[in-house]
Amino acid sequence: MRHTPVEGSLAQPVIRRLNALRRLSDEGVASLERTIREGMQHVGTGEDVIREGDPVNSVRIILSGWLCRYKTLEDGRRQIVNFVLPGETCDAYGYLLSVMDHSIATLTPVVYATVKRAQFEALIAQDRSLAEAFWCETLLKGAIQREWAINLGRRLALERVAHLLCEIFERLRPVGLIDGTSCSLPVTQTDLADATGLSVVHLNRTLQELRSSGLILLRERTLTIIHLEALKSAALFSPHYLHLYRA
Amino acid sequence: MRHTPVEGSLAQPVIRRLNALRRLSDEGVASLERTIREGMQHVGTGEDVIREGDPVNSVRIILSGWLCRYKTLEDGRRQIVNFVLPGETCDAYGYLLSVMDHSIATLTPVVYATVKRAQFEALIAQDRSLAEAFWCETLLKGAIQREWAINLGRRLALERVAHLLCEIFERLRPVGLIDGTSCSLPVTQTDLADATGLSVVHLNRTLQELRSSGLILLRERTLTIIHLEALKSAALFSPHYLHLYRA
DNA sequence: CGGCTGATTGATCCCGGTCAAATGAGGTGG
DNA sequence: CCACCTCATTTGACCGGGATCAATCAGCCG
Repeated sequence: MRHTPVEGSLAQPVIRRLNALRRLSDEGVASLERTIREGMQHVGTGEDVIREGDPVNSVRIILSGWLCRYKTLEDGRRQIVNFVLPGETCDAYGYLLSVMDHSIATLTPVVYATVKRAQFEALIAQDRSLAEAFWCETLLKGAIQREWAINLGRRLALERVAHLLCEIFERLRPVGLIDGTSCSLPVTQTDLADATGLSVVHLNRTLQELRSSGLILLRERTLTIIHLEALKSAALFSPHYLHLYRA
Repeated sequence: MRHTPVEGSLAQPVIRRLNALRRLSDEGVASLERTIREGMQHVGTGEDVIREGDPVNSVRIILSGWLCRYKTLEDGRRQIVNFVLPGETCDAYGYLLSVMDHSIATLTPVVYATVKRAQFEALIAQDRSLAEAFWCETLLKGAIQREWAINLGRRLALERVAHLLCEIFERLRPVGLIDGTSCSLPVTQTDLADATGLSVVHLNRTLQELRSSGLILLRERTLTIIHLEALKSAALFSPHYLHLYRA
């Protein structure tokens, strides 16, 4: 018995995600689980967990629930620059830059572990596989961010939305959060619009187009991808940037 | 006498940029200069220095010249996802992800230093300030990438172009590459269009608008910002994301 | 001088934005 | 159980920012 089942299952997404990037040592996994168990927190929907300009003194490891990173312009225009999914971190190593340059808000109730900077540094100092896995996760975020640039800059509305759905699906896969051809998509259409740089109205029409062409189902916050290959092809999606296959 | 003047001046942008992120130790600076001196390379304009899918086995440190990171869609649409300016690296630590998820091309003749992975790891193992400075540089790139997302997703053409110009100006400042109110802008309008997600035609008209409203001059690859504050305000530019001031 | 690349202009079109209103789906309190 | 409120989704009508297509112009080089 390493720990109680409940806590073990909560740490699973993190371990699976990091393991997909770097093979973790058993000791690394154990101390990670221990650290997570000590810093568990809950937040409700629609809360900022951290805001642009805030100092960064800790790392958050998301155990369940969705968040988004966003920036707003003075006049209220908002862009979601990325989602934060279960098993991902809010800025491992982010303290190196001292200050947040964007905000992070919950889109659902969220369970996460807070790890103070000193604690985190001790954790990674003691296990190289953990340190590298967290770095890989940080680099992966950068790769995803670049893909978002081409999504926002060069894809048409239908391609954009399709691409976002493909990406989410493939990001949820390694953490075991897809169920056959379905996954949870616990966000409003306003959120999807802000993530794709579209207006809500047009996003809604685009979703309807995807539905009526038989590519997806989307009801009650559940996304079903009826024909994944067709959706990927409509999105001009190619998964290499997700670096899913460990070298 | 630490080294010859010529080589010393070439390494200056790198040292200035890293120093702006983390105070470098004297030994760190010395070994960085030594490493750079050993790996100098030259490339002409319009060459890919590395392509999507290529394995990553080394780090490139740009000493002079401009490059761009870009991705293309199957049908030829291209998005420049970022520029690489003098003093920046092509993916310090990039080898952790093994494979490039985008391509990097020169926009001008470029002088850079190649540092093999083992060499780079030795360099940072031996000096913590260097290791952290390179990590900060990597995180900073992520911050810039996020700002590009809001630029592409939520700003109008005029704001977008103005914002890009502000950003370039402020990124060149800490490496000493601005001269009063001017800096070099050695790229074609096609490049600027691909960076802002606009068509060349519309980019051209947008530049004319910026010129005719007296905000900028742009002739012979030299950008002069006539009224920086007005340009920033037209761009809704706020510089925090560049993390210019060391904590 | 011809050929090439990049900048500029003009005319037209359409993708996606904006505005406004209707519909639906919880949630709450009387 | 229903009236009411709020928030999300959907629909319709119209508009406009920026794309597209097609020339023309300006340097530059061999």
